[in-house]
Amino acid sequence: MIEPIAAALLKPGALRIAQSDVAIPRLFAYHRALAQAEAAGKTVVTSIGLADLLGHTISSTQIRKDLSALGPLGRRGQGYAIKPLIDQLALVLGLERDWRIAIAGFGFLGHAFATFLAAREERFKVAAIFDNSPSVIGQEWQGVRVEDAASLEAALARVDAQIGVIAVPAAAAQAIAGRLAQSGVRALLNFAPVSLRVRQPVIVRNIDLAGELSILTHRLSFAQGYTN
Amino acid sequence: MIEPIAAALLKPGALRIAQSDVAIPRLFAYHRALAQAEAAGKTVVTSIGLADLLGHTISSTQIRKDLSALGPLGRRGQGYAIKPLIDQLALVLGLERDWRIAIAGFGFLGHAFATFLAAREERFKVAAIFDNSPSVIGQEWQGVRVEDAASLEAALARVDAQIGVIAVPAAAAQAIAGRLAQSGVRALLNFAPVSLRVRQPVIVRNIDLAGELSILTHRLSFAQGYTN
DNA sequence: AAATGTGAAGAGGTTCACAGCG
DNA sequence: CGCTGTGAACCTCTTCACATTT
Repeated sequence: MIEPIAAALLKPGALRIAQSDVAIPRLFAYHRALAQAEAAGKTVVTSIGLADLLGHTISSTQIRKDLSALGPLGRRGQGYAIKPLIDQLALVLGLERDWRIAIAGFGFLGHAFATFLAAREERFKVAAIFDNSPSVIGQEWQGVRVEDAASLEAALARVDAQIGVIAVPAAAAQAIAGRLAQSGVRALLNFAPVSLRVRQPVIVRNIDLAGELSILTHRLSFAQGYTN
Repeated sequence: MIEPIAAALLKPGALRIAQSDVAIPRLFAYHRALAQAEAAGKTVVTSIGLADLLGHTISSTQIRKDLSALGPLGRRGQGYAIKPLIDQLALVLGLERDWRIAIAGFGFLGHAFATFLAAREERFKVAAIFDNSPSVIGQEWQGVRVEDAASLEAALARVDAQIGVIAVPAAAAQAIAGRLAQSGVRALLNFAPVSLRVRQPVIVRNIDLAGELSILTHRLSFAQGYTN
């Protein structure tokens, strides 16, 4: 089950937790870059140094604003100690616990997502995989059996996943989303190009691959500047 | 090669072309919804009706603002004629021409992307596929042969792709990006969690799957509201 | 001297409220 | 009267500039 507001776990001063959806991926990028820096033996970093590590995609000012919102982590004139910074970021990002993920749709996209999770993010466990194609049901993927989507409710009653990934065709997305939500899943990552309507209080995040492509084709057609 | 500014192709009045990166995916969603509505036999739609079709993810005011920037497409008191609206959206989105896409990395993610393109977006042609694994090189995917990444330059000289998709491991992403850009690719969709540095004027768009997931875990941990 | 932390200014995008037209 | 089109208000996020601390 989901933990309650974890404010009690936060370090003193880190009360301004609610970060906006734009800020969170930045914090995640800091976490990733700092973990690498730490693995390389570094123990301290400045906001400018971190901007360097990030390829100057984010300004040092922005980094300081983001980090100062997490609590008193820096030392003026010195920079930030990496270790406590990583810990605090992990806490705010919700990475200090494991998450169980249910993947609905085990075509190439579902498969890609599962593989990606297994390879890179060890706090995310693929707890259940569903598909409705007889040729896929029964397959094993890293010890997880692909189950018939028809028995989704029964399977989720066993494994209790918090996050669902919707990698089914658009026409099937809404129905699956509703059933996942009904079965206790509290957050959905949706790859289908439809806006999901869910009755339960569920966090939905859409990834629209075609939409991303359209940004490129638009800018290529009316090429005004080249950045990212 | 890339077309020059296509302003001459635009209907009279549609001079305010440069849409922001937030607006373009909205326009794309309109295009998708309108195409469905047209297929269902509708010929006219109001901003409120379109908002309905989109599941109220976007307000009718926002829709009117977006559409009015494309030119004089609406009729007060009546709504918008669907056909010209679709045409104009396609034009602004760069969807009136075909695009050739090179996919670098044909693991599950590259495979998923290719399949997704083939299934849903017929204006996007998979023109080349590269990988460096001997077990993948030489495979055929819908008539496209997976080529050795080592011969990327030679292959791209033949097919002239405008868009590159980077679906290789993070460690290999930068090098591949540079070679794609050097070979004439003008836009990159990057799935690797690194910020690409490219010398040529290239449009880069990053999709950070882990970052998206982190939004969910953050909000689940400090569950403040459930929207979207 | 060096780097953080932050109020204030700025930029960008969305919503409001209503004028304008068919 | 209905629905578009749009200036103004509003809100959110980013950048600037500098006071503050080690």
